[in-house]
Amino acid sequence: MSKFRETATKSLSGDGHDHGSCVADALQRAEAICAARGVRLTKLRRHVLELIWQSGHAPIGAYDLLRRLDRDHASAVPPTVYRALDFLLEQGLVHRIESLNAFLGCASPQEEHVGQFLICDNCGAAAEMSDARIDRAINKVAAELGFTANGRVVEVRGLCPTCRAAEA
Amino acid sequence: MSKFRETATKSLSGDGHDHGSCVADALQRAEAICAARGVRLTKLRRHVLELIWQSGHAPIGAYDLLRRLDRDHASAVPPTVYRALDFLLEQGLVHRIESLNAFLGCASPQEEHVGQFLICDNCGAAAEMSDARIDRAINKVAAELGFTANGRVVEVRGLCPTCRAAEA
DNA sequence: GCCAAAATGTTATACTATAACAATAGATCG
DNA sequence: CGATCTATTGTTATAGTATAACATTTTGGC
Repeated sequence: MSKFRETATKSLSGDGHDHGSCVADALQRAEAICAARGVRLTKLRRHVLELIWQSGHAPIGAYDLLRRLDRDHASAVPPTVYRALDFLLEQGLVHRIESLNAFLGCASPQEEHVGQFLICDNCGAAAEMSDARIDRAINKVAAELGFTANGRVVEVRGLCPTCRAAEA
Repeated sequence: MSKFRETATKSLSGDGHDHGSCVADALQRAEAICAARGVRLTKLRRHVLELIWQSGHAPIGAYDLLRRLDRDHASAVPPTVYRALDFLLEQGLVHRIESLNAFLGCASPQEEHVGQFLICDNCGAAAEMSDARIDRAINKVAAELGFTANGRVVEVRGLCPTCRAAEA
């Protein structure tokens, strides 16, 4: 398996990894984290998180989530999904991809972090990184300019190894 | 003047730089670039670019632009402003700030580049950088993962030196 | 002047997100 | 247990961002 996939996008079509257990693992981790923090991963929130993971490592939009949620949650409307997303974002269980207006399950929700993302323009999969060199470079430049950095958005668009190979 | 301002946001309120000439310079550069490329900086496009620069180095949204455009362009509707923005983006005369859904005049439109931005959450000003260390760090990591990077979004949120000082 | 291409006008609609208030379900404490 | 307080969810309405599709006008080259 390529390093790209291993790092973050185990779910590309044809990839053959067991995405079912991948989703199940993510949900189980979320349960444990919420229990430890004394916050409530309600049925609704859990369902939204599940749908995000079922998207297969590709960021998914709020209204796509809404359409899928509708199937067994008749009363779902935009605030329904946005409130669940707010909770999941607060708890660090999902990330928001700014350049796509879409959401992605967090690969390592245990540790506080801001994600850095590689997003394949062909297959839509996103790989989450947390590379110290990038953060260091950004912090250094900001500091040189006297800027106090709080949050950062790092989203790299391009082609994942699989799609690159397929194009050649 | 702080390095932050010198680099990119000469327009913060109270900053005292002559923003009028700053706008005029930007428009003149744009004229020259478009002439050299044989593309047309029409009255409408020029007007939108002017409004962007008049925003004072703070990214401005398409609908804010629309409201200002209305004043002397009665028929302005969303496609009016979005088409002008498409042109300006294509020509590299403005940047889109993904995390704000807003647009910012490009500080150095002569050279092809993807911007990196420091955005002050307090005053709204944005500083454009083009730091090779950040690009190198990103390219290195992407390459290690076999990912072919095309575009990148780097947007750092925080406090500019002036606002930081004012808070203390 | 005529033509083709580029730009703008116009109408409609899709997509993304939040405000505000009502109803319900869960936790807590007596 | 039951009252009560708070968190969560329901519900309606609306704000904000962006594009599709087709008509008309303007521009530049011949």
